Amino acid sequence: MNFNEIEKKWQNYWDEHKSFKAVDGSEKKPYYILVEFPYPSGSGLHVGHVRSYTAQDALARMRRMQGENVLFPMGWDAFGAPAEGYAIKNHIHPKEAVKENIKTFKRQMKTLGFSFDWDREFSTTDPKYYKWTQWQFLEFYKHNMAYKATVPVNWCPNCKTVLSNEDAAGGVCERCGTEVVQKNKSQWMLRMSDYAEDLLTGLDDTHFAPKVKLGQINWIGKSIGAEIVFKVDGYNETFTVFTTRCDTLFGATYCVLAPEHELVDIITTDEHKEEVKKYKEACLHKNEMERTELNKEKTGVFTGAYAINPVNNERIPIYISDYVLSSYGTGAIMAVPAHDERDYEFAKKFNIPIIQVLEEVTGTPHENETKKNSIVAILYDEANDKYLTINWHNLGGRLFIGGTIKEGETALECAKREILEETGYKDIELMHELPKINHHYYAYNKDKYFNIESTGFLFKLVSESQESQNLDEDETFTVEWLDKKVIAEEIVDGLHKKTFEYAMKPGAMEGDGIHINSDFLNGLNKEDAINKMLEYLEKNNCGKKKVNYKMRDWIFSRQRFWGEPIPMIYCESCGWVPMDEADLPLLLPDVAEYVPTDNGESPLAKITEWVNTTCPKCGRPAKRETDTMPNWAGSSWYFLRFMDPHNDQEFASMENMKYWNKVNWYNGGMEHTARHLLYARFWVQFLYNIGLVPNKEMIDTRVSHGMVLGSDNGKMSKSKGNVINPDDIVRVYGADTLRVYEMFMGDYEQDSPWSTDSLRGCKRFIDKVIRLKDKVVAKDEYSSDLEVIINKSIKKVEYDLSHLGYNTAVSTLMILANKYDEKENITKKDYQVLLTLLNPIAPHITEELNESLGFTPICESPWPVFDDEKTIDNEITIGIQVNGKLRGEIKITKDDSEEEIKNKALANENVKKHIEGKEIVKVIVIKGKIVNIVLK
RNA sequence: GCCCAAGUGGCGGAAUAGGUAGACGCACAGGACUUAAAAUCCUGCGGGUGUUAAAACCCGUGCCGGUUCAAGUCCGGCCUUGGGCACCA
Repeated sequence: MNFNEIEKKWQNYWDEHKSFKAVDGSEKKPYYILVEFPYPSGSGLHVGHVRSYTAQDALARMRRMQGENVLFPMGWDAFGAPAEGYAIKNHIHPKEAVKENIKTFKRQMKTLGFSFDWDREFSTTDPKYYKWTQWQFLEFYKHNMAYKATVPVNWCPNCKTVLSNEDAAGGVCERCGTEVVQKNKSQWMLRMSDYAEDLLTGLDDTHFAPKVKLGQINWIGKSIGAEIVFKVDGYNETFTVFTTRCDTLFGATYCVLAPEHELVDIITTDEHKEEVKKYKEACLHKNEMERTELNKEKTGVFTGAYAINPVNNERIPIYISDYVLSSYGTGAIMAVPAHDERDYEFAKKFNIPIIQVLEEVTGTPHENETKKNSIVAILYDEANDKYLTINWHNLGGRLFIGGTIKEGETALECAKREILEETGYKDIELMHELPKINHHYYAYNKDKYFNIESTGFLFKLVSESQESQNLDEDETFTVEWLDKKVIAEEIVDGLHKKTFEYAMKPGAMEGDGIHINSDFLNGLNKEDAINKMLEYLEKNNCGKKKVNYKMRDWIFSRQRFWGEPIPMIYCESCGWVPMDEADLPLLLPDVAEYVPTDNGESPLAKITEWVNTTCPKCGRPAKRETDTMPNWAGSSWYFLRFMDPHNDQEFASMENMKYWNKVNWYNGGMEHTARHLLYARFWVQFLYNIGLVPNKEMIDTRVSHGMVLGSDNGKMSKSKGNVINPDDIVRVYGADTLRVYEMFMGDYEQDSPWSTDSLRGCKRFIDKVIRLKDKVVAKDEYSSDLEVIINKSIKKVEYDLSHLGYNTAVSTLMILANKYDEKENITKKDYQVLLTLLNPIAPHITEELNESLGFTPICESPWPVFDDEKTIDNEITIGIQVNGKLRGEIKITKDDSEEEIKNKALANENVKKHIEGKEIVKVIVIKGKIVNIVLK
């Protein structure tokens, strides 16, 4: 019999015996393993699917054998753009294409022997399923969680269609290459931002991998700050800004409103009206991509209006700029160029004053310090890429030029003077004035403690023309030009080091320090200053503490045909009215044309007999919503449906959901760990809050897999010609070989390239397991000399299969098989345990071999139990180190005492050689691991 | 730019709590069996010094430093690659 026949035989057996049926309410311990259901694309199952399905399948099979009631379901996430695109092109109904694709996927999955409970299969496109997606939307609506809002969408003026962000990547339409514009459309929204905090704290109730949790946290993007109210000078208007740095309010030298801000048209003065109008129009033509484009130079215009800084009554100009987003915070900011990189860039461009209100502190403070102002000047020679340093040798090490500001002198004048005096260079040009630094130090020559405020300068050497130095007697130093790397190593003084850091990266100072130029905040650090400022703002009624989240409400409308129709009706007199629940599902009609309409509406809008209906409230003629739901909708709750897939009374019964409790183990791609997982958690939390699911978090553990890459280490794609079709592999090598290989190919969480050579190696392994049958002798016990390795292997495989260690599970079994192979004979029981351990990964051939020995099918047998006592070898070899270097090996038994091990180690010939004539400080014996002899 | 992950032989990768680095597999080389091929089996396989052969020794987990009896593993600083977010105030 060949492997294809064997595989078919066992696949039929499992089907007929419903071997993998999950039983609702069973006495056995429930365990729910979920793998993301696929989008059934036209290209069939990818070898990447095979990898993650095999992994979860192996876990499911093992846990069933361990006596658990495993729910391991499969279904189809079949709404969405690719099927619709295919339908448009080929003029067939997407549901036909989907039906075909599902058939292919299912056939392929069956040939791979995955132990899904096929009785629970469904597709998100089944009316019986999407009825409940629609029903749940109505629940969102009834609880005021769904609303209509006008939001900008990506619009291709050529295709006359709305594009998803993915289809509009790079600011051009993916299909025709036309520039995408922003167009406002009324869309259904879900109030997901209301759940931001719950979605954050809910993570504590899950066991997601840390990187998954982090993805969720970053996406939610919580930031704690303050809202501050600014009056507009000369108008009876105010606007509110959001800031995380209210402590820098004294450094606010201008404000910026988003171009869309409602106040813009009101406060713009006549002479700026034209410019503002032009700028706003230009912004409309940019989509989000362009507006947020990398390294884009700041743009903006002045409105002519001024705001009043509430803390010092300063008049500061109000600009508009697209670097302020209308969709985050309040759509308005106070700008503090000294301490915010973006504001700094903008202020430089528009020549707006920069006021430093926070300075970093270097050195150690001391009592009775003398205060003074000074400078640090760095001179840069561009031609040689070197910086001027002063080497004081043992008097003070290496520094830049420094000096104290004299009375009546500005810092800049002082810097120039010092350069001239100390080095003679006169032809220099200022590149940057750097942030001030607060420095504490002790001067040995004066025996005094100083606290200085130092201003840093970066100059460029224009020409080498030099006057003679003008030095004091005690100034005995040498002037040296050095490159950046040496300076980083040799300049150790805190102040000069910091100044050099600033010089290397001139711009805003965003770190912590002490406040200056800030009235009642002076001397405070960032944290204290924030608290004091909040106090002030609240007392004076011009601001308060505020938390903001990056996460926005969920835009829930798609102007597409192939999605769940949104069950809402618009009535001229009643407004938006939800459909009667009894009328669900609202079916997608059968039409011939799937192309969106010219005004960007869903193709559904063209089907007048479908659109026209009556208002459920007043009975007058009304129209249906023609937008459909996003692809994310159906996948936000499918795992609940698997718990009760045939229920036609509710989306899933509380009884079943309580029984299965949670998805214990959820595997999916890293690309879905942010959005899909967040949407699903939001959906569940909402259902929980209205009492429809038993837990606030219905997914306990989330793990993710790496991709299977082409053998060229690139993503598999038709154009590269590196695609491997699982069907071909199954035909030539068999499903078991493919499964073993995909488990063995590498770290499950890491991407791994395809290698047909390695696949052949796995085939050899399976052949070896088959050959081992010839060594089997009738005996119902383990061979005594194999007992330890068998017990070890059971333990290891069991651990690995439940900890994503699939590759090492396979290698453990290879080692075991190699061990068997060394022997003349093995017992039936030896062989059976190997087959059982391998069965989760290679289920067909192991069942077949197992049957040939006359055993009951593995899928109906228990998982072997290991004896921890018997996982320890009687005798092992350990290494002996002398001063941490390996110098020999000794054999020890498990009964050896520490003293005996020590003596054996010291008796080793080579070790003796190394310790000869030296004093032994101590001997470290780590039982079962190593001995280290430390010498003096 | 920010955040995250990774960097180990010719290759995929292993080392579960700091304890003999390179398990297991691939590729390669040599040999056995065979008329031959396939399959299978045996041997070798990080670099170097050394030796008839051994033994033994030195170097070695991206780079530089540190902690430790002991570092692929921990700490600090860099470099490179991959991924996510991206003007979020």
